Amino acid sequence: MHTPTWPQDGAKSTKPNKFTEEVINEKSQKKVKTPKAEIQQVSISSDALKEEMENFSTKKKSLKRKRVKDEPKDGSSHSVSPHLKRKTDESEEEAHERNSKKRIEKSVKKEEGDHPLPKKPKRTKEEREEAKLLKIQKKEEEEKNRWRWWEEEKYEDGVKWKSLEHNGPYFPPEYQPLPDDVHFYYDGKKMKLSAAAEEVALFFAQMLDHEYTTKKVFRENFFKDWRKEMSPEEKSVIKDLDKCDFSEIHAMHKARVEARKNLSKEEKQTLKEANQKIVEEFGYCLLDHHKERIGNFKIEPPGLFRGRGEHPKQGMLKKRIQPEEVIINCSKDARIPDPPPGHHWKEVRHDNTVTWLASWTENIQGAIKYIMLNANSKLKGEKDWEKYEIARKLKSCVDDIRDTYLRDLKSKEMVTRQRAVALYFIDKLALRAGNEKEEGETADTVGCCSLRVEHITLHEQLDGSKCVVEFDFLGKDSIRYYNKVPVISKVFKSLKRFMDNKEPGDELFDRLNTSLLNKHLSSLMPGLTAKVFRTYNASITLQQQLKELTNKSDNEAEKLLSYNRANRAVAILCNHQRAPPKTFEQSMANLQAKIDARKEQLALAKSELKQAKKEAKDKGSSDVKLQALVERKKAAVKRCEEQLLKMEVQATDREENKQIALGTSKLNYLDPRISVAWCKNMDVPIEKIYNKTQREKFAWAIDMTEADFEF
DNA sequence: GTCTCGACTTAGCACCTACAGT
DNA sequence: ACTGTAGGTGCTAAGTCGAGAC
Repeated sequence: MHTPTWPQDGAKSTKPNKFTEEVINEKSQKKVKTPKAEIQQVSISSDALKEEMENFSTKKKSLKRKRVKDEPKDGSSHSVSPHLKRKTDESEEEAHERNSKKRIEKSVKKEEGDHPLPKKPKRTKEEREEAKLLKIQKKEEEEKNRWRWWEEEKYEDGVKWKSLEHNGPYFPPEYQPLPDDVHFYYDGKKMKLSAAAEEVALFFAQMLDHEYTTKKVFRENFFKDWRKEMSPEEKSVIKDLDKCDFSEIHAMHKARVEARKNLSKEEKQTLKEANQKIVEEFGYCLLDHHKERIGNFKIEPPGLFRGRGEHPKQGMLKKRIQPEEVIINCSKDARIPDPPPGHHWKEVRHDNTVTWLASWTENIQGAIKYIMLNANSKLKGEKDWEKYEIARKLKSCVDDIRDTYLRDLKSKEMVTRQRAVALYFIDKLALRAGNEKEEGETADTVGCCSLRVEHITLHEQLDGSKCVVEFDFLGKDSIRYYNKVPVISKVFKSLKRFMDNKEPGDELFDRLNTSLLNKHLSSLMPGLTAKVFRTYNASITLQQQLKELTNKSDNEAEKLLSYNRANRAVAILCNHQRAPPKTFEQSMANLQAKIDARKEQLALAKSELKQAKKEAKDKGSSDVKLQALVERKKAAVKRCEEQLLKMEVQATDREENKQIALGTSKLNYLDPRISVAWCKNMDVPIEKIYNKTQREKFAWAIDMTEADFEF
């Protein structure tokens, strides 16, 4: 039988999982620094909590029993054939539903056009009701079909699944040669390219609008790889990229893009349906008899590699992957997916200690690429849950760990001191671990352990603070990290020591690497690594900020604003940046123009008010008409002021968010249970915080979290 | 210990679409 | 009804980290 594995219900569990124990411990040994609200919660914890947990697990059990009744665990509620096609009925239904809804909407629209007014309200109302009902039905259906894996017992260590069946990856379509009227020119002369060379030429031509086709490294890499695809004759002719004229190919590509945009509704619909079919066939697998969505079921198409930042390999040809290079992973008794006709797989294996369904080796970095499940799957969800539980565990011992590394700052051993300073950074600034990277293989980016002397500047005094460290380096994805941080003097002095007699290009922590650091961390707490600090600090920050910023009495908009602000605080901590949207300046200017216009309007309204007041005064307060006018003008001024304020807030909000990406932290660092509990406490519907995809990903948290959850 | 590889998470960008504001 | 924009989605690069070979 399954044992429900909720943290909250640990005392009841006959076989508490590894998460459960920790939570119990944590609840009983709250730290001194605990904020008020937390203490309150702890104080009720003993009896009341127990009772609550009892209720809770009974509730859950009855729920489960019911579900077991309508949906046998072995999946026999689905049709019988083991072939994956059987799983389509559900999505067909969905699609059908969606389609019929669309049709409904369409017909409504049409009628609106044909008979502008009379028929509209009645019909839409009916239709709307129907659509609404359908939606609710669908939701219920989905809820019923959801695999509540979080209520099941975990597998023994290392085992990821017992059965796995799928249709293999989807391969991108073969290359279609250029039409005869589209030409490539070399040195002004028309030249017909071989299919292989032409395909690669098209990759380049497609990118011509991009800035990076002008970069030297990109062009050189591209040209070198392109030449490898050429026939001997082509090679002997084409020797200089600057003499290549791709303009016709480029124009054709642009025309194609344009044509695709201008397709009729029907044609677009047809395309959509064709895509849907592919998704239905390749987008799902059967994992332990449950239908699960695959995250990336398509083999990556060939193209020109574009790394992030100043990548030394940018422009290289990313080759087309053949089935002969692909390894399939599925269970022994499963139907082995068919390779495309005339092809075979590199290997078929049955390894249930890994989560991937297919893999291949990519030719740029020699890295392995995987086909894996969607974020809403059991495999991903369970891991995610575990991640947050480890972070919560860190919460219970973070004070000790901080004491430890502060003490280590005084150590005689250089390694220990370096480790302590690195940990201080990782904890305080949420820096990444910073593995070493092979020089010349990737863009020059660093994390904590790989920081170099040139990346920090020490200031004894800066902006009124003492011991300020100025960071300036490129992190993951070549995103710049720039920060000025006051640090404790011991750290400051240590840094000075570390930098003694070093060149700018030398490693700051020359005795330290991530492996050493993580070994140390895992000795302090099982499962602890550098990245757990990021998760922990992100989640705890969200929780604190939410507590600080939101009041129950706020209205929904205010609550949501506070939530976003809390989210933003985390994003800033984790340095989650984005390129300002391309239209940002323009749209900001538009907004500013509106604000200016409104300001003028306000000034006008004010002067009119003044005028009205004056007139009213002159004529004496007895004039009712003038009094009314004054009131009206007053109202106008007020309205204007409000609108202006609203726009100004919007402007600041947008400006603040200009370079900050909220999504990454929401998706990867914030324990969803914090958000779910907050929603419950604040009476905010979860839909306001998480969209559909996010709700699916965090289904486990939404289902199991009560209002009293504490990270 | 050091290096390499494999498996997995985290990340930003480009596109597209739905929706809010006029 | 129109349009600009924010937000959703797909894509795949770029990290982290543990294990095992040497």
